[in-house]
Amino acid sequence: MKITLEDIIQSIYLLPEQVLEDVLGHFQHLEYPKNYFLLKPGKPCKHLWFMTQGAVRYFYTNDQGKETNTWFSLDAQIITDTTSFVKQEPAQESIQLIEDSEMFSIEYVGIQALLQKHHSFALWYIKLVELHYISQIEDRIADLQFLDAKERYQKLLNLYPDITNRISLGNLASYLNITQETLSRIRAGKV
Amino acid sequence: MKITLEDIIQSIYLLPEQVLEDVLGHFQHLEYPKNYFLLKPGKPCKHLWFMTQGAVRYFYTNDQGKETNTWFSLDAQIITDTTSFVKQEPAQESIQLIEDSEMFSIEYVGIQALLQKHHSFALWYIKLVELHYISQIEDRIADLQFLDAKERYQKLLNLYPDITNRISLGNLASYLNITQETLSRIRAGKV
DNA sequence: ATCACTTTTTGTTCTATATCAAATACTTTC
DNA sequence: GAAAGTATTTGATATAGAACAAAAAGTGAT
Repeated sequence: MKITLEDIIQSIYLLPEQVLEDVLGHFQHLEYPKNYFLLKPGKPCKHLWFMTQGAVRYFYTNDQGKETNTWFSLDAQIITDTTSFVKQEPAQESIQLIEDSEMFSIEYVGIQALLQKHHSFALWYIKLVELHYISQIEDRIADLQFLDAKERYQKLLNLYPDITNRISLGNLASYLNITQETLSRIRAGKV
Repeated sequence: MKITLEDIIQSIYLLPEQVLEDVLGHFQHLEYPKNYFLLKPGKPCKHLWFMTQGAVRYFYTNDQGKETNTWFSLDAQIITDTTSFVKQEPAQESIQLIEDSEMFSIEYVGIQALLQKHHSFALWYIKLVELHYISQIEDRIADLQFLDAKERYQKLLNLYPDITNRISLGNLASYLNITQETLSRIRAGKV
């Protein structure tokens, strides 16, 4: 049985019934196809997406047009460009679907209104930020700083055992910050 | 003129006079000497520190006892081990002063009480988290992923021009994720 | 001023991973 | 099911930075 928006919201921090209703009213239900861009560089990220099913990649494009993935989210995940979203500054990265995906979106202005209106929503948002942004992000730094390419790959496999069926070698390599040739050799056990 | 605690607090998000007073009452004024440990691994990080003057380093110690710096904060900065603080789980890293420092601390339980009590404090805390944790952290990831050792060093120099007088070569190298020999060569322009 | 200690620099060799090039395998599409 | 396109693997060479070792420069303490 697929996870519902209400489940996701209440699992973060329990909201009073009438606040929950107000919150749910700010969400929009969306289905997007593979390769759709949720965000392109240069525009502020106006949304927070709650994905219920699907897969996305986050990536930067450098001056030579080379893309580097910085993150993947699979299935039930919260998606946004945090830096751009919280400051409402132009994004530097892109967010693109790599599978047909189903999600619920809420706008920045909606969040701001709810924060001012409901004390409990502010507490909910704090939990969201603490649990979903921060922990994830600090882990990522430790990985980049302490693990070599092979260890980063193995850790990713532990986290998402089926990731190799869902994300191409090139996209994975880019996330691991290695070339796809090197990842191919790691997989073949030649490293 | 040195920055006051009240200045720091009000610069994050303006609080009503009477809430501000309640908040200020939860802070403790502290002075610690160089080399003092604010946090050691294994204990939950119970405090958030507002440093007004001084310098600290964050570091991990691996199984062989080798230390790797993950962050520096100089002068007016907010200090905590975010992951350990928000989850109140045992810390994995250490936080140590590298200069005599002056700070104000507030406890986790104090923050929780204030969050429940004052809607405006919850909004203040959201701004704190958004501006001070997230942006900083995401920048750090991009640096590790996209810049080489020399570029990371130059970026750090831009951010803290006097850092070489305040932080030793070994500590800097460890933060830049290179050996001190390599940093020495970078400085000498041999790389 | 001298001895001990710490920090920084220099030299040499080694290794993980990049880069460039080509071959193979896998997917679509007509 | 053959041709075209895309993804993956394999091979050869180059390079940034690590590791180890030792010299040189700083910094105290007595």
